Amino acid sequence: MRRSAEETRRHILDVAGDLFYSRGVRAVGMDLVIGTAGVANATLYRQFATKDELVTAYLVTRNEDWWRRLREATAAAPGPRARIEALFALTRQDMATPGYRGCATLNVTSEFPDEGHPAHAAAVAHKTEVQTWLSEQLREAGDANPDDTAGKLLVILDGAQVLAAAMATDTPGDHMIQLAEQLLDARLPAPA
Amino acid sequence: MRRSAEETRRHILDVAGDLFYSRGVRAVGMDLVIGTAGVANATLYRQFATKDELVTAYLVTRNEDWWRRLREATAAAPGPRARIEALFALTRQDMATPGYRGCATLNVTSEFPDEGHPAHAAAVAHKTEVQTWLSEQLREAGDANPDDTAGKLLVILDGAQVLAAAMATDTPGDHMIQLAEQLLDARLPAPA
DNA sequence: TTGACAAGAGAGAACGTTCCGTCTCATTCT
DNA sequence: AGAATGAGACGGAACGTTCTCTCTTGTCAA
Repeated sequence: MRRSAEETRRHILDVAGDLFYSRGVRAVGMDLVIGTAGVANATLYRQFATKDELVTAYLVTRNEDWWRRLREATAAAPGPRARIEALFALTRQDMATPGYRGCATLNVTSEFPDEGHPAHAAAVAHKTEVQTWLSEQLREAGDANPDDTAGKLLVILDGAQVLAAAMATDTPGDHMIQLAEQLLDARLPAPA
Repeated sequence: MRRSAEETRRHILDVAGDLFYSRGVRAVGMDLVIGTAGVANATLYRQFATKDELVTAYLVTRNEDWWRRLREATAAAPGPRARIEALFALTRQDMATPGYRGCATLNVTSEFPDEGHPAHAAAVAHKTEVQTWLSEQLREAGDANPDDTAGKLLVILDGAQVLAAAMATDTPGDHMIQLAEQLLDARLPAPA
């Protein structure tokens, strides 16, 4: 079968992403990616010069996908609080999906603690963007201290994800929703 | 220099533990452990038959140490709520330590997602024990639904740890303390 | 007190495997 | 014709692990 270069790249990225996410990046060798993708060795290396590059691309595209999914999930939300709630609902839904292994971004920071690693940098950048997004929504919703609340929401969000992945349960998801709602109630003024 | 077998074992475990924790388990090879410990190859393998065994021993002893530290930190606590607060204070303190890399247990579950792996099992067991401990304290403190509160406290605790490690900040520590206090205030009856 | 002995430590070679990455070459599609 | 692909050999390094061999040390019988 013949694919365009772009299709090939995307296909490899999909396959590699699934493997990296489910088994862990370091546990997956390039040979496995190549074999699973059904692609020639040289084909992969033409698209991604090194494994680090592939890993970074995996995280970046995954985060892009996540933003797209968030945009869709928040499209119908009437206001900032509803958008935040949509984010949590989306995460809650992910956690109930079989094969859930937590936040890919956090897993990468755990596997690549070296701050100089490009994948680590991409992970940190993503988390920062999410926090900024939360803070903006909170400000718009009338929070007097949006940065503080955003940080706390992120603690709740990530804590539930890690726990759900580690314990293979989704009860942390329920706890997450309740904690977030409680925090929003305490911080946000009642809608007019 | 000559050491007893027990001393050697402990020494290897200390060295391996530092390396595993700071760089990640999979990123550290046995040669590095052997070299850093200044020990002969055969000496290590006489104490730990495989790397998996070493990793599992690392996690188990680390968790034992953690319980010991918790016991010390809670020794002077006048009641169950103070004991819980001591746990959070201890974690808060760890997070401010240079070289902090998050919860070793969670890092292991992230690096070894395979549920059959003994280190993974040890990690899950530890998290379960902590949750049970929290639940017991809460029940003693008069919480009407201690399991639920314990689950939420764990979400807060682990979320802050992961975030602090990923972002190399300790502000999640402050958020953690505040969230925990707020939750305890809401759940626990005022002391008589 | 001496001396033999077992246990364990040290040094390091070597094994087979896996890893990442390079390369060649025939084939296939446009 | 030309560019990209599949198949796969290949190299060098790192991996986990086994092995041999020497040397030190503590123990215990003679």
